[in-house]
Amino acid sequence: MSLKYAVLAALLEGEASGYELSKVFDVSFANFWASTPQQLYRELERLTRDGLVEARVVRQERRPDKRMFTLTEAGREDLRAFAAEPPRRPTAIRDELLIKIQAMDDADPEATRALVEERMAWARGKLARYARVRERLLDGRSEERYLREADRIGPYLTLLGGIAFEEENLRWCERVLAALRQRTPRG
Amino acid sequence: MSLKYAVLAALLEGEASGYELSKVFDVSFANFWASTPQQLYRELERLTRDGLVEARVVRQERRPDKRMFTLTEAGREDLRAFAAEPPRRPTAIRDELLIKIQAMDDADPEATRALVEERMAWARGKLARYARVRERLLDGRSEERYLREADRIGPYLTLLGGIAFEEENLRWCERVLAALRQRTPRG
DNA sequence: CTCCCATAGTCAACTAATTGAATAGGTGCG
DNA sequence: CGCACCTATTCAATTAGTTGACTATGGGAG
Repeated sequence: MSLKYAVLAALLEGEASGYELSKVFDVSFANFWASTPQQLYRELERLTRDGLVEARVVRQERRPDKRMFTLTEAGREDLRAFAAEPPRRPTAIRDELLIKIQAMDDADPEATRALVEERMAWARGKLARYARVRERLLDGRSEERYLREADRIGPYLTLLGGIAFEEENLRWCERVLAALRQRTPRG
Repeated sequence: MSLKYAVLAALLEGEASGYELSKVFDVSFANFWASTPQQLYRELERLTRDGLVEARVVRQERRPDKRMFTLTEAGREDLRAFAAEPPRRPTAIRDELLIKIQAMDDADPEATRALVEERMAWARGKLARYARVRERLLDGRSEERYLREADRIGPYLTLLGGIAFEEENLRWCERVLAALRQRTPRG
């Protein structure tokens, strides 16, 4: 699967530990490739075995040891080849809330409303985190300047995708709430 | 997993064969729960065994026999309970193109451009199919009237979500193309 | 007349993902 | 002082998902 390439792409930003990668996959990468720490550690194992990344153990004073991973030239090459060919599989989404919305009836509109509100809170939290990541990337520069001058614009573009996605999500939630209100004007 | 509930939700629309379900999961459901025909057939097997759906064999003249599946009362009840509780797992997205964008460098902007164009064509195709599904659902009524009067509005709301998602996708692609153009003005 | 596509599935082998717990020191809060 | 949370992983068991081929029949294109 392409978790492999997602990990390699994350390591383009520089050396990282499994733990750090799991943070990245929880924030910016979450938006296009979901995965758990366990998956990452397994994948890193495999990538090391295949010579696409290199690990070095860093001994720490007040914390557990960690392994820091770096891309090898072979890993960089493999990723480059991947990035140039068309996707093999179409975008897959798994969103439980949408199943619930699909299945809802007029029996319990309050429950549905609560679920949608929860999603909105979650989306707002994500947008706040994305905003921080964006500030860090831009580092004072304007977007226009960044896109012209930055070394690599990929991370910024995927971040914009994440932001747009969550904003759209929020707008959709508003519409759902409006539709629910129309049905049960006195809830 | 909730493929189970996705299938039950699909059967709320009425009796269907595995084959028909696989069509539904290729168009409207694709937008929030991806799955292949093989998965569906296995899931239907399981649901039948657990008494949540019922199957009847329909013999056909000029086609292979098929099994038509219906929700049982137990299945309906199970789905109802599912629809009222909060999602267990966060939304998961798997989008290879975004990995490629994340990883892209300035070495081959033409390749990236081609991938984005491909995605746009795909999104436009999806929007066209969604528009047809929408027409069929509305069946001449205005959206407002539909949302007030229709028996179940869930399928319409998830469809709106799919449409909004693809439109946003298209806008994002435009932005990516613009950024690429800025970097290589004479491509 | 042949080949491909649509219908309507099934089977087997494999790979990937999820769940839940375990390890182990440090830090912060009341 | 105890509990929860952060760092930083690892393990085992189970479940889910993917890939590719196989069975059948009919219809339409060339």
